[in-house]
Amino acid sequence: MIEKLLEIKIIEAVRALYSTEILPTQVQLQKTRKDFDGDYTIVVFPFTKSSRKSPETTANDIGTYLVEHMEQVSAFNVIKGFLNLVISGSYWNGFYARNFSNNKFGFVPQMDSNPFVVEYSSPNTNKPLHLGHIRNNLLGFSVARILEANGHKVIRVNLVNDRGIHICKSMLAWKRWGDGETPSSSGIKGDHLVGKYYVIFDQQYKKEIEKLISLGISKDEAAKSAPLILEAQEMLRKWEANDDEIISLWKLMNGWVYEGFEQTYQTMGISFDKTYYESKTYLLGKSLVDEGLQAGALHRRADGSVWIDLSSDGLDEKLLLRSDGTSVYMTQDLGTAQQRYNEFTPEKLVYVVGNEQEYHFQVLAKVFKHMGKPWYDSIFHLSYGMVELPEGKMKSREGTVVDADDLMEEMFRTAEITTRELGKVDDFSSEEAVQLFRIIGLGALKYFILKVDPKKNMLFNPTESIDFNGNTGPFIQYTYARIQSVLRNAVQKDFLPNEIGALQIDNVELLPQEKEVLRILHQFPGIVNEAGDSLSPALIANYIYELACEFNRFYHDITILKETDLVRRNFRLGLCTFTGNVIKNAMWLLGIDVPQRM
RNA sequence: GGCCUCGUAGCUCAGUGGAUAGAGCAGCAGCCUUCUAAGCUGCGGGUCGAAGGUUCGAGUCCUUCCGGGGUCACCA
Repeated sequence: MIEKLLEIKIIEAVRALYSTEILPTQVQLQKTRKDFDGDYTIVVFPFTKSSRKSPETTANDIGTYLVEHMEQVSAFNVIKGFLNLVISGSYWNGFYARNFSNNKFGFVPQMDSNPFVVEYSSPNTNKPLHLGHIRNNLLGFSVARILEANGHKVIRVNLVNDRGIHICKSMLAWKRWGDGETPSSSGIKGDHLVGKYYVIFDQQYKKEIEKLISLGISKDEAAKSAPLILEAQEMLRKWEANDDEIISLWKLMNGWVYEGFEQTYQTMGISFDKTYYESKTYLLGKSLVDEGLQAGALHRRADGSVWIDLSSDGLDEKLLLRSDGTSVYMTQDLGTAQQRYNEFTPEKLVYVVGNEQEYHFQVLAKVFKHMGKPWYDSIFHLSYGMVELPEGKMKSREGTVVDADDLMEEMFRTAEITTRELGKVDDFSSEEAVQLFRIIGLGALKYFILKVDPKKNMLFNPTESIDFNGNTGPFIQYTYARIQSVLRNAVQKDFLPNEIGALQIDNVELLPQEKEVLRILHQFPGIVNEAGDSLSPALIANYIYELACEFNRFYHDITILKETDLVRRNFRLGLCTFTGNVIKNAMWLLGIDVPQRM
């Protein structure tokens, strides 16, 4: 890595010139901005204390030293306190020759270490997936790939919330008003069908509440005493008591939902290595609670409920077991975390969960800390922002939820219309065309969501959010397709790939457009690394956009196939291969496919 | 109310304490006889929410204030 080498040499220069030791963190190395000459820029202000000279003189001293002591640095210039270094042509040539055809460029081989367990999706089985889940799924899946590209082993896990009062609500409504309706009898996708009855429950429940209020009962009281909610609670008790009839209804309806989910995941192009079900894990936390009680980390109140006092960590007291002995959400998560730890001894337990649960995960880690589990700090909450609609937060009861299946279908339709309008698929078979619409539609959606910093809330306007021009997935896919087209034409003209591979670019002065593309390609490994450290697909997305922009400029300004100088022509073809590889791999990190033609 | 978080162009978003704050969309004006025009080039558009402070240097760090969001359940 040239950056690392520069850092070492700069420290060495300061030592030699001013007899001062500086730390690597004091070396501020950055890419030279476009409007100046050079490849890397060093900010010399921090060194002026050592040199006791003006920034300009200091920069000149160090620049001279580097040119003399590093073959890779061929020249420098100084503007104000900035030392711009020019990296030699032979370095760039070498970099190009070594990597242009390496289709693993930027990816670290898998290391032999403990895995990262990444949990994402975590749906409830009472309603279909929506826009919020889409962000969650895309983030989790992409982060998993980014970690793998950094050499980590990754286990992708899903934790399905398949039990609880909300599930019983759907079951009850179906039992009462469903008239035996099934996915096959109605043609409704299983998760949507169950979701339909969840909504029906809510409507009927509201009616009952209103009726009770009109009889003079208070709102709170009405909500608690409506017959439907009482019946749902009774159903939950029966479920916990393993009542045959309830269990088989539960199995039937959940089965429909899983089929529906599977279809959605498949369309979205995401998958898991392992799926956990809360119905199987919800009791796991209880033995941990016993353990904690015995160790004195937890305490039991007079009513039988169990609590942990986290005031020493600046948090509150937190309930871990209800007075009736049943477990709460936190208890379950304690259990599943311990289970995963036992199963995988992970390097990190990553939870892709919305930022509304930040407090929950702080507590989760602290509880383990208090219970003397040294691995508590391997719990990492990848907290992402909410997806908001123009009218505000999505509310399922108000019908403002953007459904995942609907949205993807809409994307495919839009992709088809746009693509047909542009006449892009006139010579495609209908299968090829459908395939392309899906690639483009999903590419647009995924890129739109992943390019935003995960931490931040984002706004999604269904009618105008997704464009196919500018900083979008299709723009990048288009750039890739153009590259493939050039390469196909090259083969057709007998500009053979092995000929491309054999030639290098020694003694050829690069054009600015060529150099700029090469420079951006050079950054890719560093970007992958940074994205891995910060678990941020957005860094990858922004990088690809920059690369695609620069390549399009090159493509527009400079001829490739008509270049008569063989060395130049082959170098440009190699640059196409190189850029194509990086775009494809970077898009793969986002879980986005690229088409050969579009 | 306590704690957390966000506030950058009309809109959506970038911007490891460094140079003149950038993209896309929207608007306007150009570029297809040429490797795919889902592209390229140019123009206009900013009190980086406000005020202080730290620093050679602040959109970025600290304090206060204003505004939005989240959270503080024997819900998940």
